[in-house]
Amino acid sequence: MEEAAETPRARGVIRGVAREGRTGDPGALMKSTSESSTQEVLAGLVERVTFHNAENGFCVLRAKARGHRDLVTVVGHAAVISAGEWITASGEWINDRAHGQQFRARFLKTSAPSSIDGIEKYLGSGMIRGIGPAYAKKMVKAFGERVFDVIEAEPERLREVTGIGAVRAKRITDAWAEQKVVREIMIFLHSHGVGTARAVRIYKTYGADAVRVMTENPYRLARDIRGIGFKTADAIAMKLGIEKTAMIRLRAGISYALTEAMDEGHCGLPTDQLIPLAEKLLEAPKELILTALDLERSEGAVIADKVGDTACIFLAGLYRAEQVISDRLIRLVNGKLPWPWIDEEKAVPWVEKRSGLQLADSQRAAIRLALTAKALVITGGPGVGKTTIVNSILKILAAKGVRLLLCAPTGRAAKRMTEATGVEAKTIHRLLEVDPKSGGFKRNAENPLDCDLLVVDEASMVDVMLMQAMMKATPDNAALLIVGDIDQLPSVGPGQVLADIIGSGAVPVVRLTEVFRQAAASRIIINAHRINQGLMPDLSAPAGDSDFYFVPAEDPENAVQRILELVKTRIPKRFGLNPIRDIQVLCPMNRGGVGARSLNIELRAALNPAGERKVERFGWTFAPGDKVMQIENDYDKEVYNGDIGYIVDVDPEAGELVASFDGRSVTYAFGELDTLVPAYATTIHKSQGSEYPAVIIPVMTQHYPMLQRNLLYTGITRGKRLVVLVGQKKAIAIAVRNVSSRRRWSKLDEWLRVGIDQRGVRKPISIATI
DNA sequence: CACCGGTC
Repeated sequence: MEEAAETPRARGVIRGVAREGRTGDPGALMKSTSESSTQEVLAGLVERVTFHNAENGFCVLRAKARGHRDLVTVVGHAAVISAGEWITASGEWINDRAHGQQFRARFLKTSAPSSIDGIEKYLGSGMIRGIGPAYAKKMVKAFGERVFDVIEAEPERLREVTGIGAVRAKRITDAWAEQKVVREIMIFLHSHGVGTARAVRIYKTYGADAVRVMTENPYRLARDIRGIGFKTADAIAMKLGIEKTAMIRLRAGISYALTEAMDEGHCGLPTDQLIPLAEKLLEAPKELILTALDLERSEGAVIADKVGDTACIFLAGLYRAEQVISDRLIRLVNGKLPWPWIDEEKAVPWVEKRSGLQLADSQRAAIRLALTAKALVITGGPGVGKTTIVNSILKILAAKGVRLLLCAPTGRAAKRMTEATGVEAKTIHRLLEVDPKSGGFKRNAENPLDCDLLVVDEASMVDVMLMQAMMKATPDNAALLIVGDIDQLPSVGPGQVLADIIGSGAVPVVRLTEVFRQAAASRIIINAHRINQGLMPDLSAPAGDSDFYFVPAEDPENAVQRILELVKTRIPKRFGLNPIRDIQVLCPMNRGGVGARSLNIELRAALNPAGERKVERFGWTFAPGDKVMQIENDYDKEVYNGDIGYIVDVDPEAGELVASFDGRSVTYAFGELDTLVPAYATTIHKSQGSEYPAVIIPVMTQHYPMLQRNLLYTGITRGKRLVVLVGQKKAIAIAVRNVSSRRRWSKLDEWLRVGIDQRGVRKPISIATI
C-alpha cells in the first residue's frame, strides 16, 4: 500500500476512474464499486494522508476505523483532508492484487475532529499556510477544545498565542472561513447526490455564493462546470423541488438537446427534429418548449437559421465558429501570395532530380497548382501519393525561403508528418499553444502564427471549433495547404469541415484517385473502391494467391476460432508473416465476444502466454513479447496515442517495464501502465492513420451499431499486403449500405458558397486524376 | 441495436 504514495500510480488510479464512466474499461479500478450492492459505511480517524490531489479531491488515507484493529486504507474523494480528521465513508471493501485490501469510498464525508489529539493534528497538518505542528500545539494549549470556536467567534484572541500576529491571525480566520464554506457546499451537494470532486470545482467557480447560485438555478451548473451535465443538474433541481415545467429547466433542456446532437456531429438541428427531441427529453408539452426556445433565442444562446430550405437551430458557439472559418478562409484566399513567382518549369524537374523520384503527370499538376494557390486542398485515399506531393511542394518552397509550419490534429499524425517531410510538425493544439488556464489558445487573431505557408494533414479529423481556432491564428497573408481523406471516419467533434470546404468550391481541390502503391490487380484496392461506391466487395475465393480473402463465420465462437487459426498458423504459413509483428486484428467494436478487448485476451493466450516475469495492472497483464499500444500522447517519452510497441522486459524489483517502439527503448514505471493496452487486436477507429502488412477484420451482425461504410473502408485500407474479412456476408452488406455519416447538419458549405458569390471569386479549378 | 474517436 505504501507504494500508492507515488505520484505516478496514484495519478494512474484517477485516470482509470475517470475513464470508467466513458468507456467501461475493465482496467478501471472503480468498476466493481459502481456495480456493487454491498455498500458499507466506515467511520474513523485519519492517521495519515498518503496521497491527496487538490485538483479533483482524490485521496488515499490510512485511518483508525471503528471496529478494526489495524489501520485501514481508504480510497475516495475529499476536498480538504488532513490527519486527525474524522471521516465517514460509504463504499465497499476491495481486495485487488495491485493495491491489497482497501476500502473504496464513493465519497467521504469529513468533519472537524473532536479529540484534542485530533484537533492538534488537524491544525498542524498544513490546512492553514503558516501553521505547522509547533503553532498547532501552542494553539491547542492556549484554547483546548474551544480552539475552533475561538477562530470563528473571537479571532482577536488568537494573538494571545506567542508568535501569532495580526497577519497570521487573519490568515487563520480566512482559511477557516473558506473551509467552512466548502463544507457547507459539500453537505448540500452530498445530500443531493453530488460527489466531492465536483463540489470542489463548484466552489472554485462560485466561491461563497455557491449554495445561493445552486438554489436559484441549479441548471447554471451544467453551463459553468466541466463534468456536470444537464442530467446531474436536473437531478439536483428535482430534489430542490423545481417543477418539470419550470422555464429555467426547459431552457437548459434546449441546449442539452442540441449538445446531444453535437455529440453525433451536428452543429445544429432542424427545428422539426429539435422540438420532438426536447419534448421527449424533458417530458414537457410542446407549447412550453416553444416558449423556452424563443427565450433562448432572444438571449442569443441559440441561433435560428436555414440550411438550404430547412429551418434549423444552432448552438451559438458552433454557428459563429462556422461563420468565422468561412470569413477567414475567404479573406485568406483573396490575399496576396506570400512568395514571389516560381518558375514551375524549373522547379518541378529540380525537385524530381533532388528526390530521385519520377512524378506522374497528375502529381506534377498538383505541385504546379500549389505553387500559385493561396489555399489548396489535396485529398485522396491511402497510397495515392499525397505525401510525395506535399514533400515536393515543401522542398521547393523551403528552397525559396518560404517559412513553413506543419500541423495535424493528432500526435501520431504530426509525428508521421515530421518523419515523412523532415520538417517538424506539431499537433494543432501545440502549434496554437494551448493555454490550460483559459482553455483557449495563445496563438489567435491578435497573436497570429508566424509563417508563409501552413500545412494541415489528416484534415478529415479537424472539427469546427479547432478549425476556427486555427483560422483565427493563420495570418491573412499566409497560404494554406489542407491534406486529408474525406472517405475516412469523420471528426470526433461537430461539423464536417473538410467535406464542406471541398464541396463549397471555395478552394481549389486536388482529388487523387490514382493508386501508385499497387497495381490495379490488388483486390484490396478494388474492393475498397467498390465499398466506397456502395457496392458489395468481391468475396469470392481467388484463383491463385491474392491480397484479399473472406472467411465465413456464422457465430461469434466460430469467428474467434477462425481468427485464432488465421493469426497463429494459416497466414504465417502461407504468407511468411510474423503473427505478432505483421498481423493486426482490427475490430469494429471494443465490447463483445468478437470485440477488441476479448480478442486481446484470446490472442495473447495463443501467441504469447505469460511466463514468470509479468506485471498485472489496470486490468491487463503485461509480459515480455507482448504487443502493446500507447493510448495517450507523451512528449517526454516521445510515444504517441496509437503507437505500437513490444515489451522487451518486465522488472518487478525496479517496478519498471521496457517496451520497444520503432526499435527505441521506452521505460514505464508500473504506475504509468494505464497509458498502455494490449494491441493484438484494436478498433478500426484506433487504427486510422496506420498501415499494417496484414489485417484481419471481424464483421458480424453483433457489431450492428458500428457497421458503417466508412468504417469498413477505413479498416480495409489499413492492409498493405493482405486483408482478411472474417464473419457474415450479411454483416458486410449492412456495412456497405449504411452511409451512417448520414448528413451532419452544418452551414459551413453554405457560408463559403455565399462568401465566394459576394466576393466575386472565380470558381477554382480542381484536378481529378483517375 | 447504442457504439466509437481527438486534444490539453
